Amino acid sequence: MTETPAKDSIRPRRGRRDSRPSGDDRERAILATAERLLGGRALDEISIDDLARGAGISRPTFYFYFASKEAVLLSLIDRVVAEADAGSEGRLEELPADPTAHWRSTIDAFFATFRAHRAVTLAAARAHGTNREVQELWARVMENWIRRATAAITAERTRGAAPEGPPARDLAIALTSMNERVLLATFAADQPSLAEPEAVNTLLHIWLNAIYHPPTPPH
Amino acid sequence: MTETPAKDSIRPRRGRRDSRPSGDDRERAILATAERLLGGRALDEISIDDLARGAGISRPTFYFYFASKEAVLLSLIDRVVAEADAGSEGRLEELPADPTAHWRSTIDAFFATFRAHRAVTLAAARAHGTNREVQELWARVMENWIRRATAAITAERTRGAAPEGPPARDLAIALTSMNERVLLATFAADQPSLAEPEAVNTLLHIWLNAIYHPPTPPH
DNA sequence: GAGCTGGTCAACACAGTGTCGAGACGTTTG
DNA sequence: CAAACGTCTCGACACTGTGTTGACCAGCTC
Repeated sequence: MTETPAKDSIRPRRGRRDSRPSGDDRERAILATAERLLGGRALDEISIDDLARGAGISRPTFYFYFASKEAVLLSLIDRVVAEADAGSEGRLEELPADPTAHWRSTIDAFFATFRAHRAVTLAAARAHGTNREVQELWARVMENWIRRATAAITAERTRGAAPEGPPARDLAIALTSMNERVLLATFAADQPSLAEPEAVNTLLHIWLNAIYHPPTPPH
Repeated sequence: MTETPAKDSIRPRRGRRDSRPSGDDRERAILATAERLLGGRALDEISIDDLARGAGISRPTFYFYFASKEAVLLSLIDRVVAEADAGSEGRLEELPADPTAHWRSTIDAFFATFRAHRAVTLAAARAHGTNREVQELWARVMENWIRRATAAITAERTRGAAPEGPPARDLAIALTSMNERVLLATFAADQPSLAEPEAVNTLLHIWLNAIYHPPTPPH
């Protein structure tokens, strides 16, 4: 086991085993089937046979394209992340003329990114506890948001618009974690959760107060 | 299937099938084994055979005591919740003389509750996505914290110490969600996470500012 | 037309779950 | 005290899902 082909392994592609040509359709069919089925049930309630049949192939053939169900989910997440990154290219980012608008658009973007692929997002969240690779990929995505928020907070502080307070990164981590959890609960329509419009407003209130008010205690 | 015995079903005990006497030790042995093993790996990496052997019984005998692995986890969570409720009986709660101290102690209590059974907490979080019963139980626990926070915020507002702003419950949900996510990341030592001392301080800052500052936007 | 490469699948080995039926052991009760 | 009953135990089975092996076909290349 654990053979090391070492040949043609320029890039460790998540999906197909090695070469390039067609049969690509099959791969896409598997991904499409997975995303479709994830709309209805969790990944562990979907068998590899379901995925294979959905793509019109047999179970062993599935393994020609993906090493496991989890690898399929990883591919799906990759695509979402890539789409999101592409979409956020054109973000303003450098316009703190109206800070409130800036932060609102950041939070909106966070929701928009994951709303476009709600099923994949929820599946990723579920797999987060189980699967190390999903964990790492998700961590990279969050790290991205955290870094942007940290930079923005720091910028506001050096500009004099925001007071000093807890380390910018600590603040960014806590606030982004909040966004993540609230978003997940909202998408899953969990018991104690906020519907989307209120969610964004409430989160925005918390972000603004956390960033723009000094840590002065109440009377 | 789904027979309804209706006899002796006064209380739907989570654990043993029906009667009362000893053999209790076995049940406790299973629970102890489960908590021990959860310290090292996730629930789906633990087989029923592991649980049974750990408790010194055979696999079929396990089913005499619990309907599934998940039922064991549920029992474990029940115990943590019961302990936590018992422990929070003596909480001050009615002393807003020093609001900062009040909120700090609330956040500390949140961490302390789950730190005592870190492994069970993490297992519960992992199972949250998969298992409906865990979901409901966890929701009840969170609802509890949310209700207390909502009441406290409302009290501070009517007392005039806190300004109006987003609905108290919305605020409580978002802030409690933040605590939950940050706590889980901290316990799991996830990638972007806060170590405990900073975590509590940062969370406290966010709570205080969210509650005691009006939603006035920055300049 | 021999040989390579991409693609396919029947059949197998295996791990884990849940159930059934046969008991052992202790306690009422006739 | 023996028969009947409830608790408790487990060997053996059926089933579901995963991952692998080995044979095979089609097309392309020299």
